[in-house]
Amino acid sequence: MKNSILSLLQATTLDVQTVAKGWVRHKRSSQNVSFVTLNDGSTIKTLQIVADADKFAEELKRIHTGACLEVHGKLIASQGAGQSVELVAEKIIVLGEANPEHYPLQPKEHTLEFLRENAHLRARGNTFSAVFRVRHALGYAIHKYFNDNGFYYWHSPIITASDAEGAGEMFQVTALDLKNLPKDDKGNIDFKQDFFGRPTNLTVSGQLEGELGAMGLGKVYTFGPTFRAENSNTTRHLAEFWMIEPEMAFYDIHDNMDLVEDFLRYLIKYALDNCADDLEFLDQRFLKEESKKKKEEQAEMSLVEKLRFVVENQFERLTYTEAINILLNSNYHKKKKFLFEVKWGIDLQSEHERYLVEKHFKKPVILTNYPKAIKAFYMKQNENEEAGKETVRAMDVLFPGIGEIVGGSQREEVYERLKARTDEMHITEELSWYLDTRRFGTAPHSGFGLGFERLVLFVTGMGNIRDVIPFPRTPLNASF
RNA sequence: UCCUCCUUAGCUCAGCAGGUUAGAGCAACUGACUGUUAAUCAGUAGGUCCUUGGUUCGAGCCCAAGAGGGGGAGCCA
Repeated sequence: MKNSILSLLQATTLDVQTVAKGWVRHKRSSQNVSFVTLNDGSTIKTLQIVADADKFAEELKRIHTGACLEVHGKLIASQGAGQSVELVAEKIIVLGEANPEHYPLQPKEHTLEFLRENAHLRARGNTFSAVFRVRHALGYAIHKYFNDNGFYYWHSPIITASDAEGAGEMFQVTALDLKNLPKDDKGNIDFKQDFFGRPTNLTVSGQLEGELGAMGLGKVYTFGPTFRAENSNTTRHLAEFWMIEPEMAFYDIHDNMDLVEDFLRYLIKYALDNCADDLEFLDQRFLKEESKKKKEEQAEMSLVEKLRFVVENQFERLTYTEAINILLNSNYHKKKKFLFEVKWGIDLQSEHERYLVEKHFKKPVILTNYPKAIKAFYMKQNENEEAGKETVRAMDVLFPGIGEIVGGSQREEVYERLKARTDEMHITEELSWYLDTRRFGTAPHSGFGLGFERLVLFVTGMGNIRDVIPFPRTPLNASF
């Protein structure tokens, strides 16, 4: 009774009674017999049900794409081409009809935009079920990798009173009655009367709390939802996304790079080894999408080829300064094809990153040692540098087609130096608990943040981040 | 938030220079067909042409504002 369609399709003993349950993908009828393909999410493949037209006349009238069936019958070697086994129905129970007058999905290709507007039903299609199976596999592989490598799963808070990290606009969390806000003597909102007695927000990063974990447990990682209230409308931003943030005591920036590279290659290999059917399907979809593009914009490799390439080749590692020099010496720069000026000190624009990754190196790139001025306060400062050219041990991993997939750094562990930065930003008091890690038993340490959906985007070859999370949250969109 | 493109049947799209009954494929429905593979064939039904206002004798088409969506940019993961 617990047969999945995956297990039925792999069955070695045939001509036995069995039961299959699933949703109808398609029905084809001829005079004497109807064929119904059934899918239950256990695989991208479908099981063909063979139903006698007279015997199941009533049931067949109620069976349309999207209906849910329980079919009892005999599993036999298929008489037709296209599948190895099929189920000859002896009893069909229609568990749920899907009235075709109202059910939006049809046995045809829909646009991703249409499916996005029907996100409550899109797990029932090939593309999205494949994407979500791969998403699951990657999520599992993340836990497996860290567990196998001595990391502890560390839960940083979702609700936080800290807004010091500066990672982006925050969603406020309050239990106050917004129609009747309490005010203090000065007429400001009196947060002392709020649930936590102070203003609170949804987390934009678990990093600072992750560091606290690393300073006792050694190696930890967080993997949880993260929230940014930015008005971002792009194919690679979400207001609610999942982030993986490992934090390791005694790791310097080079250990950090070794880890992130090994980690990413492991995850991609895991997907190749465990999601072959889904990736093959997604690859066909990917190639179809690519063929619509102009010749010069088409990808040079198929999806699976691209994934294998990343697994088999080392990432390119270089410093920010080296990257700037490559950009300055490029034909793109000489022909003035860059919209934004290239010079030491700028924050690299998308076009610059894309040039480095997609045109120059044609592989993933790890950039390090960014100018201090454009990076976060907690990053470790390099020693003995020319004034005005100070750099920090930051590390960004850039992927083709995705851009920044990982941002990380070695952390500043010297109390005086870190405090100098928090003083500049007037956050020393607020972050006293964070600074305490440097006051008591400080240690060199490093970490990074991986955007989970960006990884899923890369592995599945999808083009829009809204299509790799079941229920995307973006500006003006919180349906379902 | 900025730039740009788009919105016509349940879905994907066409619609000639603004001209009278707005089309196709798929889906649905009816029927035909020796087990099909996005089956095939014949027929039927299905539309506030995103909304509002304007120009015009006349608007799916032109103009303006608004709404929704795509792509690019910024912010970043």
